[in-house]
Amino acid sequence: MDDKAETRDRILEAAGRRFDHYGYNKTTMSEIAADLKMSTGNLYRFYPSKLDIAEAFARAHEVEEDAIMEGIVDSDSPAEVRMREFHRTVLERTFNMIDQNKKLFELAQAITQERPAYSNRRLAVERVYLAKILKDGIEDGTFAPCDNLDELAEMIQCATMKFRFPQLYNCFRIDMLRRELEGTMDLLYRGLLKR
Amino acid sequence: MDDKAETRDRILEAAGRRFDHYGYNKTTMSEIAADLKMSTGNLYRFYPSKLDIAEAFARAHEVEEDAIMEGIVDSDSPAEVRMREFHRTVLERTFNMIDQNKKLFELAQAITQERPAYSNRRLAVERVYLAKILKDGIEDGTFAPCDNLDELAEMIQCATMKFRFPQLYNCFRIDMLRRELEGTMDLLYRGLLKR
DNA sequence: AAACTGAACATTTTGTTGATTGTTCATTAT
DNA sequence: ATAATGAACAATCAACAAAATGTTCAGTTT
Repeated sequence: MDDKAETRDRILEAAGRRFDHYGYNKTTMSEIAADLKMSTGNLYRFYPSKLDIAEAFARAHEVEEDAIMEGIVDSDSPAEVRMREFHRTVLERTFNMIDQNKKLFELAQAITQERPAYSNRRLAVERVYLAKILKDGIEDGTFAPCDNLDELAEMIQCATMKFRFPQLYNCFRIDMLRRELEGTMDLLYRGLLKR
Repeated sequence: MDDKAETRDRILEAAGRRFDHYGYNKTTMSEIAADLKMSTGNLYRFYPSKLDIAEAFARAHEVEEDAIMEGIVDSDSPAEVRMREFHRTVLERTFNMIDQNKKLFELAQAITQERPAYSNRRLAVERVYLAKILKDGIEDGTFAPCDNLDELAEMIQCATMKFRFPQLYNCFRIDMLRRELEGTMDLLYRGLLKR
């Protein structure tokens, strides 16, 4: 049983190296198998499909991402600052990830295309972090009270969607995106209505 | 001279019919020419390229769209209501346009891909309408004062981007989008900070 | 001279074929 | 019995040829 888990890890490592260097599509099951000196067929005893290896690979990266997000959420800055920092970090990380390593973008696209449930779950996780910051801010009187934290977090996600997948909009200039994010956050904080 | 303008219109009509029925890519210059009983070469005396015909076609539709937007902006509802109505209308129109006539989506994509400046100009026009509503709302005391109307309009556009091109996000359920738009507008109005 | 044509050209798209790839499973090794 | 193999199968991809398309222009018509 523990042996199995170890082999799964080794497969993930080998596949990950290939995904990084050559991209998802250009990586073949037989190459992964060859790297591990095993047969293609044997891979399927550990993962039901190539896409599942990709998903497991993404999941392994999640741990790191979650740690970063958790670091921001649990830091001792005021909620107002943490909320901004959260969105800044998401923007910078996704932008850089895609900009400097087009190979990983390919993998991300394959997963979102073929496994939409996965992306939705990821967004749901983010919402938990957002809700945590919101809760803190409401308790210390920074944010206005609210009877449905999760819905509020959802709407914040809607309003910042542009900064989560900027490349979808032919938006490739990080400096413009930074300015727009700051402005959008200002607006979200302040609100349109007169006080 | 007036003759020329008339021929340009006839070309637009013929091309438009084909774009509607068969889509941009499946429409050929020789078909448009044949419909008008003229040669392919002659088309180029009136439009420099096929893409320019598509752009002119889109521009013809703009008139109708502008009229609708202007109708909302100039209506006598309170600014608060007009702002919401504006975004609702944009969402419903783009969603339906794409949903019921996939052919026009193809055309829209070709234009945004090959003529990014065109889309930016279109967004700029929308911003003018948004700024108008904002100005009214600020003057009558509904919206908070603001020293840069255009920038504020730009940020509102950022925050509502998701509802302008929902299909980019694998978002095909209009009922969910409606709910999210209402929630996002609520958030934009109210703001996060405690009053 | 101005309006128009349609053949010519370069570029894209389409169709087709053979090779490659993901996946399965009967068989072998341990 | 369990673990692993690699040949076999169907689906996908890649590469090339053929066809179609956008665009131009020398030449014709008006």
